[in-house]
Amino acid sequence: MSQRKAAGDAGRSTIRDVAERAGVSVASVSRVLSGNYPVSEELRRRVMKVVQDLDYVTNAHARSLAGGGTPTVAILINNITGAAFAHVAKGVEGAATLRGWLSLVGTTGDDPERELALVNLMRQQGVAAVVLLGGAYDYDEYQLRMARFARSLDAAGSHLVLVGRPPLEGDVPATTVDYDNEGGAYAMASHLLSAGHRKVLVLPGHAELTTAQGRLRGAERAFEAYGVPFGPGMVRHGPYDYEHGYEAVQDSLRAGLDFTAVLAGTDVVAAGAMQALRAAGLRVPEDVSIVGYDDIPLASQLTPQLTTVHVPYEEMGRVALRAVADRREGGSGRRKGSDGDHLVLGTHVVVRNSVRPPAQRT
Amino acid sequence: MSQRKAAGDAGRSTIRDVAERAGVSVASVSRVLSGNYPVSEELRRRVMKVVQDLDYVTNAHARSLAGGGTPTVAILINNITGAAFAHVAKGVEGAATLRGWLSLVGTTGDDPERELALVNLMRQQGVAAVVLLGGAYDYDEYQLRMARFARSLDAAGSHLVLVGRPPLEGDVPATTVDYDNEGGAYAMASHLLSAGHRKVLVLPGHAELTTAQGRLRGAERAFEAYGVPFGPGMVRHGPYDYEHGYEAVQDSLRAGLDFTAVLAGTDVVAAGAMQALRAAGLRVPEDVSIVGYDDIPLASQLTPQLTTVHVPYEEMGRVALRAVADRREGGSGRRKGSDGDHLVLGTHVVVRNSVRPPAQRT
DNA sequence: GCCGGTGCGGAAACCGTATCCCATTGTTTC
DNA sequence: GAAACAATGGGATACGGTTTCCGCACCGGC
Repeated sequence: MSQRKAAGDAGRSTIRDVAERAGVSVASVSRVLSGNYPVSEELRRRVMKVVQDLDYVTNAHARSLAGGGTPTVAILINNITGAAFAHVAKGVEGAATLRGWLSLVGTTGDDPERELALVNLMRQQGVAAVVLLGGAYDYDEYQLRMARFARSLDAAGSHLVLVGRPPLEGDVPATTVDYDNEGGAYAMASHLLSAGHRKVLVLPGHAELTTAQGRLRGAERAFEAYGVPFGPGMVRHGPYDYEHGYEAVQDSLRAGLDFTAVLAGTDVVAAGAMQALRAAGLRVPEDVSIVGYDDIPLASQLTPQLTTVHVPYEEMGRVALRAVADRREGGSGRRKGSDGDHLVLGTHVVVRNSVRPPAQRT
Repeated sequence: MSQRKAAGDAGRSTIRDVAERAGVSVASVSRVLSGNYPVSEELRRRVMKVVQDLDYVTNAHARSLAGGGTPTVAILINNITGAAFAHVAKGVEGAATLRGWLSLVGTTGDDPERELALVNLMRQQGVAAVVLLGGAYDYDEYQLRMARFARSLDAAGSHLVLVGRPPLEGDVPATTVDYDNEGGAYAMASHLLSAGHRKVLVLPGHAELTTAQGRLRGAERAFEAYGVPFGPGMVRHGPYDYEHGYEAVQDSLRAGLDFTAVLAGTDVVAAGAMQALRAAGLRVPEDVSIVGYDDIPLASQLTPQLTTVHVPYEEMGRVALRAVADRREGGSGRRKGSDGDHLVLGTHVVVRNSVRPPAQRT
């Protein structure tokens, strides 16, 4: 009734099968494969031969149970089809692969419930780090929620990394990789102002989204610096999508709002805005200038090519992974708190063809 | 010298810790958590209390070693930033999540070496299936390579799924989810022809890419059906990117090629072509019509909005996962070969604003 | 009051690998 | 030629769960 391993069994072969067939011990096979122990040439050949014959690969679960195993990073993303997120993911994935790490991707669809479920799932998987991507909603509950995640992961020997979000308050075990969001918006708005624009329609994004808040703040500061007040109704909030850009401009035109430029919260919103202007018979940039934010490939594929703010998304991904890897190498040194756990990358304006000085009005 | 589990240990807590603290046996805790065995209310409360206190989660590695564990699908993709691929990935991921499955993402960067490494890595992880995304290069070696992957995965209890590629020849244990690539190209080309275009610049993609081959074949069939021959030099091969579209059109114009429409291999190529035409002072669609392929969001964000072929990428992803899940449920029934393992989804032309009848020439 | 049945908790045997420790063999040295 | 030593292979154990098999206690029925 010998149950275990009937010949021709469909299941994958184990290290024991290899050992048996090669006439050596299990330990020897393990050593040949991991290569961190001296083995005779003869043994190596014998084992490798069988490994090839059986097309054997080690069981990753067993391996990580036994202590070894390849480190894994989990990337949690709102929507995998967002270009900006995809670039961060690419950065993380690339840097992970370079180190032989594995990367998992999960999408939350903006649902806190799923976010929680995913964080727990990743905790089960014993991932080295969980990378949370994208702007966050600035509700009161948010800080508490993230702090809980951070501590929970930390206790499990993992680590939370926030990318593209403001850092957590207090002494929370998390790393933040951020970009100079407000500074970029300031520069972008200044670019419009210095071109002579005074009446600018601003579409920063959702009012509760931290990203939108920063971009709006940057614009406000620039306007202040130029001594130009925001006209009434010149700011319209809404989601970061094409439709919002389209509708916001369409509505503004219908309402008779007077503006010579559009400061969009993202490139996609800018694309929608551009389309709406065209539909209304206005030319870009001759009649109305438009600028975006993010510098995703779309920006340079539109006609006219979009002047926008470059955000080093892919590099942020790489930096995030490096931070995790360093902390893992460095051991438990310098855990003095959340200082040094906040990295900020620069942004800059990319000038293309979507801005002109405003047309002379009579 | 009691090594194991010094109080306040940083590592994650085990099921044993929970059992000890709740004053019950390890087995009882397991039963409460997996819930597949009757437990008294009292026991459940006691255990759950401790689980919450300790913020305990089961170790996924240990669990899957012991037989349980959540199934995992691996998605292998050339470039995560490609919009089409991202949508397939979204479909797979969504359907996986719906079933409580986990999904891994790996990028190959078009490198066969990395592809092999990743397939093996996934085999180690014991994934339920490996989903390979995107068109394949039609080299001789390719069929052998994939067949080897398929058998290798099959032997390990896993399964290979090819999405957006032609099916493998012979009796190979793999599933293919495909779309009517050639049919879509035929319809698209017919659309141009019926609008009166006779001189069409065709940019199908890389000559060796199966996707490009199918699209070119579809176009050829349509031209034949209309009795229109391809003019000399009207087909230009190249990568599926913006730059290729731009340069192909630029070169063609410089070479004095005469054409009234561009049949681009993808929407991104179409965007590049459009830009090049504009740069040359030509209007779209008044002077030259353009059509794309894929129907990614970009298509409707360009000005004019692009007439293109809709490919149900996200649904393909869902279908791929369902196929894997079904096969897993169904057990080892009906393994009669590779029939029924090839699913083809339909495509259709989406008419927007980038096509007009050709201008009257003198 | 005794017995059989039922319900639930506990001990132990795995799952597949890495590694510690020890045994064996061959080699060098006095 | 014997002893000390280096090199290398093997056996046992641990990793953290799940699950099977048992046994105990409690219940009702006669």
